[in-house]
Amino acid sequence: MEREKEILRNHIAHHNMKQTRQRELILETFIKIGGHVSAEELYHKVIKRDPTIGLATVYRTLSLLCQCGIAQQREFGEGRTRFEIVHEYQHHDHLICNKCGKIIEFENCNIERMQEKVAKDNNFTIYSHKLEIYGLCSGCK
Amino acid sequence: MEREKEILRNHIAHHNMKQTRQRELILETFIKIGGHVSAEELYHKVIKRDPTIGLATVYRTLSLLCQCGIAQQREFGEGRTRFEIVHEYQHHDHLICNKCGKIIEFENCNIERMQEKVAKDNNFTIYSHKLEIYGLCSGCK
DNA sequence: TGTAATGTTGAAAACTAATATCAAAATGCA
DNA sequence: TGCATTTTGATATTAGTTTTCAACATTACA
Repeated sequence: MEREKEILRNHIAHHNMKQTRQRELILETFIKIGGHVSAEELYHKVIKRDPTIGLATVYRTLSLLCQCGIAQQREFGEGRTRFEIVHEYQHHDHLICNKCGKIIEFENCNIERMQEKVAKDNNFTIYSHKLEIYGLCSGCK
Repeated sequence: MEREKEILRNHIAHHNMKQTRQRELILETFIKIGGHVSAEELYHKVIKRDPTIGLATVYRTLSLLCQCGIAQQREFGEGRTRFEIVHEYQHHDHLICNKCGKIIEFENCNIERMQEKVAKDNNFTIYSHKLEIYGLCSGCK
């Protein structure tokens, strides 16, 4: 949490923006919730702590968090955007159940290594990636 | 193209649907264009050949093509859905340039094999997957 | 510490992609 | 051909997201 607050403070200082109560609260709440959260969901958690905060500010702050690399957008084909924390060292991907919608996270360095090879072959520099595997989870077979 | 027409005809026959001029034209145009097309883009190509066709029908037909496995939805974070042809044997993934938006397709069986291992470890059955690598292409470095 | 300049906010309006509605038209079976 | 049923195009509607704008908060500086 402290790392993310630091990143945000830094980003704000270097882009003549202003530190606000709202931004801090939204960041805190976003990190506390964890997982894959939509703007609407985050908004509902946020207004429990401060009912005066508007939905637009949640959208704006999420966009800001993406800009400074704290959060990342994801779309799982539901017609709405979800956001999740970007962790410093580890990267994870997703198994998504088509039946119950469950999302299982996994890590696999071999896949990452293979991606780097593909990128090199194409003279491409990787910033980030998203891998989603769709199918049936153990409970839904 | 013939393979896809056959699949569609088959699907229609088995779901007491009706073969129509519009569906045939939209499928033809979709395949001719190739690549990653949005409903709006496809619509504009389609009305060049038949100006009476409505946007809603394009949406409906794309949805139908996804149902019978001819097309697949993809979201590249632009806030709109894109559609692409599903090829019979090969599967490809994407390198997406953050700067110029260029999309490079690639295939890599090793990554696919690695995914199968992950799925097995999680007792998960794969139906499909999407891998997108974001960064800078050779021309934008 | 007060003040001015500038950035940020909340509420509401606007926008956009996608879906639903519905009467008219097309399809295909008998 | 006649008829039940599906499909269509135009339009309205929905839902997520972004924009607008006046009021407000923050920061730098005197």
